[in-house]
Amino acid sequence: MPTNRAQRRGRPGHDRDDVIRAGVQLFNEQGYDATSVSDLTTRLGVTKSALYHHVDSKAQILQIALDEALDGLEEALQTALTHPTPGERLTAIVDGAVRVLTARQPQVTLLLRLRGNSDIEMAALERRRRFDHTVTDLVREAQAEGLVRADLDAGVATRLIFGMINSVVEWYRPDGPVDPALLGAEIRAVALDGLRPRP
Amino acid sequence: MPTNRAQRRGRPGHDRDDVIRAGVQLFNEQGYDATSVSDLTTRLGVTKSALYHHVDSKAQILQIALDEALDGLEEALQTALTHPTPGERLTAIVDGAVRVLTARQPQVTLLLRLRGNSDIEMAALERRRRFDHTVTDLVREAQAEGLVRADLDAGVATRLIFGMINSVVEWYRPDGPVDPALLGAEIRAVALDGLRPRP
DNA sequence: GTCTATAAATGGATAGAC
DNA sequence: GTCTATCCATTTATAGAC
Repeated sequence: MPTNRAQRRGRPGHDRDDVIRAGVQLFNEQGYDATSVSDLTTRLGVTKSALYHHVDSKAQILQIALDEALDGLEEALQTALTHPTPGERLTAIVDGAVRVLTARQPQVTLLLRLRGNSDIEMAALERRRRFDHTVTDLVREAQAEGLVRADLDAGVATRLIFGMINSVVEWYRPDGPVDPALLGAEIRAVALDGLRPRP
Repeated sequence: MPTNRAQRRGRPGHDRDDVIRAGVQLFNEQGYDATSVSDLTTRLGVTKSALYHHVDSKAQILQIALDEALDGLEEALQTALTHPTPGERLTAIVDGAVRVLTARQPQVTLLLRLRGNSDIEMAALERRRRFDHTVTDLVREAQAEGLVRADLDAGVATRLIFGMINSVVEWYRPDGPVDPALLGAEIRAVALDGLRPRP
């Protein structure tokens, strides 16, 4: 098959996935707005015309990446919701979010940095708000069961725990020393029991 | 005195502080790179020439704001270091960081979103790295005393707790319902003891 | 799948008058 | 302190050839 990746080497011969991947990586290094199409063509070693043969626009690259991030998070949330008890649902969404965030780190990073500067960004932020809202419901439910401190506002508690979770995109590297599965367990432990050793 | 703010009303009559304040606010709404000088002049209701009478460049506005953020954080760190015990030093820097972050929210927000796209950004990131490094030392010290779980890498623990703290800039509003002093205590409690109710 | 060439708009910044 | 007018580099994107 000539579609084989190894056989394509010699002169570029990029496909759409190459462009998306390189674009997302560059957006994360420099920021979406600070990255020009020229920056991207330079990194890929092609001209603008070649790039526009694969994608419709710079914004489309962002759109595709954001969809991958949101699809992953929403899927993790749906799975978490199938668990029978509030405690299981809460731990499932914490684990699930960390898993998606490490598995699709570049795409989720873009999502978390959005400012709503275009229709695409605003639509993605709206999907994210719905996700956050449902997670807040899970936290509130866990509070009612006495699994989470009830003296904290559910919204604040959710923001704090997801602040911790989401910050992982800023330093986690797939090829680094931190095991993503272990990290999920550690975050769950710190979120529920804190940094202080249990007596 | 004609320098009085109320008496300046009528036609714009801005000063440098007005420009900085509006610039930082706009940078936070849209992102630094996505904000054009024209966006800023539109918000202020003046022309570009008027704006450039007050500041040398768009980058200078960023520079001034970043210095305010970093000065505040470094000051809080120095104060924390004067405390006699590791436990006090750790709680002091957590409280201090939350205090600076709520008091200078716009400036710190800019700092936390930097990508290192210019010399100014890289210099600020270097100062921030030094801050993070010293805080990690405080966490390591607290681990040695048994005040913080020793099974966690000090760097990971620091990143998780500051992930929680720093995420506050994304939703805290000075005129909102959350009291900044209370928030500091709550974050300290959640960071040390977790979300689960203590037995 | 990639190229050269170019369009059309917007970017940051300045000159010089009032 | 603000204006009009302008410079020039860079931006996203396209036309049409190979």
